[in-house]
Amino acid sequence: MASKKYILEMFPYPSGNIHMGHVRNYVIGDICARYHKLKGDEVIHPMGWDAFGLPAENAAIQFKTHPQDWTLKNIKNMKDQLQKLDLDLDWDRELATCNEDYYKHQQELFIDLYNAGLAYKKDALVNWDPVDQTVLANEQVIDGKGWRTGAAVEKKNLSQWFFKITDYAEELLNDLDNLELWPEKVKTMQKNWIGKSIGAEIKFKIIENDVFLNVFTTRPDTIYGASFIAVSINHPIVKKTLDKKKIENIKNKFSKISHEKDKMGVQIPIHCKHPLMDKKIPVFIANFVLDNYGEGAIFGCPAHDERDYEFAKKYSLPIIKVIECDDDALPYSGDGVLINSPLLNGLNKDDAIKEIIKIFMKEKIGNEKVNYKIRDWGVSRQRYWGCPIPVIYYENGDYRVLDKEELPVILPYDINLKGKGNALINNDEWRKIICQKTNKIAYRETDTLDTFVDSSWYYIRFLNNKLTKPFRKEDINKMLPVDKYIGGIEHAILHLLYSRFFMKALRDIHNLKVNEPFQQLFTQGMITHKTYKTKNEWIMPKDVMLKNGKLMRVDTKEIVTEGPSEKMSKSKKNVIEPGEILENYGIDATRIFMISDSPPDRELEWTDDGIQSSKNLIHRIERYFDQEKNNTDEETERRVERFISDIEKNILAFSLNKCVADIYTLFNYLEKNKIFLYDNILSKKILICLFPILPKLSLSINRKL
RNA sequence: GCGGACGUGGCGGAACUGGUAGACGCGCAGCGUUGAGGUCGCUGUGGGAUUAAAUCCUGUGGAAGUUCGAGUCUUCUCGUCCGCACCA
Repeated sequence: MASKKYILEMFPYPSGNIHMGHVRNYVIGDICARYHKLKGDEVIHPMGWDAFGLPAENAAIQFKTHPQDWTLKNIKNMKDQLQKLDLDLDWDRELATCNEDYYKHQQELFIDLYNAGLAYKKDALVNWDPVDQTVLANEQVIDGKGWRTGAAVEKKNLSQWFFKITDYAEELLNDLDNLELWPEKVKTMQKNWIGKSIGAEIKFKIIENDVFLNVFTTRPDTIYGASFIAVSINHPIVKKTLDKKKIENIKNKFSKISHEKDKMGVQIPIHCKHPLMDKKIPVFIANFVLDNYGEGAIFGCPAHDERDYEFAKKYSLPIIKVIECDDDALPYSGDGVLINSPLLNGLNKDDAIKEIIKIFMKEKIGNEKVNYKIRDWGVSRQRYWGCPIPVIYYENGDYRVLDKEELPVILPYDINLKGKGNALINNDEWRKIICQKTNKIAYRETDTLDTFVDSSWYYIRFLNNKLTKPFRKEDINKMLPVDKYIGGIEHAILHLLYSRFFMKALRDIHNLKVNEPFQQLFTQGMITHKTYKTKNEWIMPKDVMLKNGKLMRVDTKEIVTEGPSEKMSKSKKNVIEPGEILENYGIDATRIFMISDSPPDRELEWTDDGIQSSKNLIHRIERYFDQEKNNTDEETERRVERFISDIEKNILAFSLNKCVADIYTLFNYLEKNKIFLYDNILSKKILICLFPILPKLSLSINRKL
């Protein structure tokens, strides 16, 4: 039964050269695609280039070239390299995100999102990468550091464009359950990132000025144990209460804390009224309250929360037990019977939560609330080499999102990249325009879109890369979702979450029938290699030789120590160049080694023995088909039939290492029993099975027979 | 701390719904071909007992359980890797 199969590997960033990770990725996908083509399926197997992004700008400055020239040259080079891998790709679908013919459609999608209320501009405290001189999305900040530069991220208040991914938080979370062919690990990571929690929002009245302070909690049942309120240093109430200098002082104090988890707080001169009791509660600025979660404010219940407990101990605040437990069990955050809580006494935790929310609603002091960790996706980047955002600003500060008829906004080629920051700001020739609608002077938006926007819909553009609009509805409904998407796990949150959001947003805007972009996700493992080091530096494996049982450096004869197998990386120099391997071992051996040894989703250790034995297998198969034909028997037929079904089963299950074992098993049997098939019909069957894995070998033998 | 994955020879890894554990490969050992090496061919290779064969014992991190039967199922426990982490 023929059907459509959309096989996709994550498209590469054109950094200059293909590396072994690409080779593994694309060989896995290629085997899949070739298999389905053999089965008569309508296969889409495209390739393109994730071509915008900062490395091009940095390289342009370093090598005195232009980001576009550098990128296009790299694309050409890498395309040559890819074509040497015998990949069956639909090159007529090729696209590069830096081409006008791609990004102009993206500008249209931006307008769609804007019109649907899913793109908006706001002042926000954003993550600023001081090295790359640009804003980063929350997803791009890892351990407080920029994902590319590793530089400590600063907080900056800037006016920025956002995509309203939070509108889809619930659906993005729920639909994970339907993605049965995604790795559990990736789904869990997305689940955690979305971070849904159910609780209550409570309004605390500030006694001094009759304003209300909103607080989010998952434990409203412990409200009678509240003995302080704590807010983040960036909470609006702080600005209203303290002057700038004092705020700066506190910020400084907080930043000087030695242990990250130590608690520190400063009481401010306001108090809240307890919503259910006649009680004054002090308000603190506390270092452990996050400004980007919930309301940026909490009520502290020291008896039943570890952090609140620690804080209360340090500042001698009352610890009021409201859930029955031993005193030495404090802080106790488990379930139990409510005490010291007039309206809740005797209830357990869950019932108390339900009851107290009812009371809050009745008294109009709070309500049930679902809170998500995920924030809206900040897409503005203060960089030149990206998709221009189709927006103009008037001299009075107003802005207008352009109409589709006014597109494209073309990124200017002439640019001076020498200064710091975004070069577009200084390019008045491009920036300053006369607004077609108002005839007023206007300035173009100089921020460009995050490159993750580019990669959020490229799988859609592949369906028809020549269309004068971004896509055709029928194509999407017919060809999406992608059946098998293969790539590295490093995109578990970023790219894969953004793409899911994009698909859903476009579905709602254009009334599409597709909910998810990628039906099956397969995350391939890294390639590792032993590391080698002389006294002072890492050296490449090819510069190491073994002499008298000792490892030494080929040119200087220095003693070399061998380290454990680690992910191939330029810094540790434990890389193997695909070009050299292809030259020395050939495409067939390279392909088969990529899938030998380890299952494709696990690490693959590169070894010289491994690639050599792959080469030996290729020679062995060639030699086998040189032998003169003799008689076969039924057992041989059975063996070949089993081989066929095993290969099919294992390709479909991505158990490609088992395919290699199947090949060995078959040839072991044939050679051991001296059964030579030559041009027997069974040979054809075997060669067809070998074709997806070893296309070149299979074809060349077939020609000979 | 929370969550996920996993634990099988010297190594990478097989074992479909419980049914001969270790397929297949690497490595290693012996022999042969070649004779500089690599390639190539044959044999052996979980551990232990036995001169050897036959044979026996033991064996999937550990402990207990279900079962005629457990690498596989259940409970507990130990360990490794990964992700998130002051998330109220």
